[in-house]
Amino acid sequence: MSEPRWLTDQEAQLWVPIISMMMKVPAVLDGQLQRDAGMSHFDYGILVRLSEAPEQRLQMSVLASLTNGSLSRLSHAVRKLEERGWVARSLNPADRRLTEATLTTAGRAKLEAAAPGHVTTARRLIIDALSPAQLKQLGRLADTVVANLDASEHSSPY
Amino acid sequence: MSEPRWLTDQEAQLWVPIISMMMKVPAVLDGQLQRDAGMSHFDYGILVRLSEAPEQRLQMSVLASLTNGSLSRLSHAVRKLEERGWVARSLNPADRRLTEATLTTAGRAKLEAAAPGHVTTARRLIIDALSPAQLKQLGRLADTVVANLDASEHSSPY
DNA sequence: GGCCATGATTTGAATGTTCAACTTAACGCT
DNA sequence: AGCGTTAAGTTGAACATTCAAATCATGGCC
Repeated sequence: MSEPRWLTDQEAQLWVPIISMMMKVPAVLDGQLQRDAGMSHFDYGILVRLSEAPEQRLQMSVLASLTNGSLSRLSHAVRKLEERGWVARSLNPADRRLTEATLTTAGRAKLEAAAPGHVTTARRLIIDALSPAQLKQLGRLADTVVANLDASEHSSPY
Repeated sequence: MSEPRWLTDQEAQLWVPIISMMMKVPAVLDGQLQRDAGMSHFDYGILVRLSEAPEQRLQMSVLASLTNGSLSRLSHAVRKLEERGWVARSLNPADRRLTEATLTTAGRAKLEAAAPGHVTTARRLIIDALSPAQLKQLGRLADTVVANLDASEHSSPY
């Protein structure tokens, strides 16, 4: 890699808070859930996605992409959640390569217990920290960034 | 915690990409640096901050807050960087409780070698993925979020 | 000056994450 | 049917991160 297009002063000044936000917000969300519910933000995301799925059941690789994690990370995390009785795993009988995770009754109860604290933190950090218009802006910008990221992962211009 | 103010549908729909962005972007930056330079994004941040400091030297706790990490995390990371010869640590003679980290010549060289790939990735993920106006918007929103976060950490409304 | 509280940093153990290797199952080809 | 290929998921080992406890220096107070 030879000389890239370096950041302008202005770009560099914008970059710093953007990265700070991306490092700090997840850290705070993690801390709150860890303290108050004994689970990570990633674990919480797993439970949420399962709770929203038809029959509270999702295939591991689908769940991995919904939670923005690697399959390996998910597999380890789900094993722990299973040990705690919040999730169960079973093989799909039609194609026994596929593993499906389901939310147990205890898992749903745990999620419902953890949700209020998480929502409160989400409001405090972001949602209520911005005006409705700003929140919409941030959401749209995030959409753009995520879409571009997914696109550029596989068809990168190099 | 009783019933909080739940997210509206619209808020929930905005929340998802916001969190996805915050989980994915650092993961990609980490991956690129790990592959191409054998260091984490956090390590890279340490080297950058040191390189910008007067005399390339910063006190550990100052460096910790500049890099958005805990002192413990920083201490472990700097030990590894020191083992690799990119950073050196010394006690401040005036107050020997304070440790100062400096960038070595080898560390500066390593940073200069890693920078082009990182900048290219930063452009691809965010900076060139948005229009200049959008980038400015995102930077300002991030500023607001980070400022609010710092403020609400210590004087939370509960 | 000795003592105690405080602050900065480090350390070690427990826990979480990544990476590459392994297992298992289905599919297509002959 | 047998074989090789591909895909899904798991596993173990290496590495990173967190958390609480330990270390060590300073400053204030008697």
